[in-house]
Amino acid sequence: MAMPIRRLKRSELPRETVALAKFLVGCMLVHDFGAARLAGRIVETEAYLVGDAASHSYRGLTRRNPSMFLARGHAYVYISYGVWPMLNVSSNEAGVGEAVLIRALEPLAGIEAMRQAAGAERPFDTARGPGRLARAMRVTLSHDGADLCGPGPLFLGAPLQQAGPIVTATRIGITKDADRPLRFFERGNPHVSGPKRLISG
DNA sequence: CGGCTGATGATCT
DNA sequence: GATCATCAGCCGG
Repeated sequence: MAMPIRRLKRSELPRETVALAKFLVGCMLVHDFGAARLAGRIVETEAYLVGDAASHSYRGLTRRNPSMFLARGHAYVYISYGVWPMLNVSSNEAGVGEAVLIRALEPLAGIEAMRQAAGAERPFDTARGPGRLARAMRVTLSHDGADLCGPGPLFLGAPLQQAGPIVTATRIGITKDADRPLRFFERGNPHVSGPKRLISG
């Protein structure tokens, strides 16, 4: 029953940020949390780049963002609106402040535990949007800087099922550089976040 | 269903 | 003091 999930090696991750953001759609995010395994298939990501006014790294290194400058495959976790943890995967080379925000998952293991942790009533809402996703996966600020390609409990896994067509769209919830096509999601997947008019494509 | 609003507190200027 | 990479709840059609 417990489906084996192979850990992704750093060498398997594309070096370029947009390529990584697309690559991660279809990959697994896994958190072995106590006796339980929480896992889901990544269905939506966003890229945050150098020279991108919407990125936390736009003004360089600050107290909260050093994890954005780690080599690709590390967690950058910060608190949004004082409440919600946001999980990103650092990208590019060490010293370059770029990252991929994980915005939505299709839960595949520990589904009910994830739904309860997220406080979601409807199953499709469990990991729909980055705030609920982090709650569902029990990701907290303590994971900031963790190596998602290492031996730890929180890691990236190889796809179990190949991703369908990837739609490119604009990012959600930002005002600066809002028109750049840096959001990626699996077409038609009901776990993708955002208003319906933004998920057809 | 879509659109709007208030809560919320860490971070940055 | 301003700014949020959000969300739940409420309202109208």
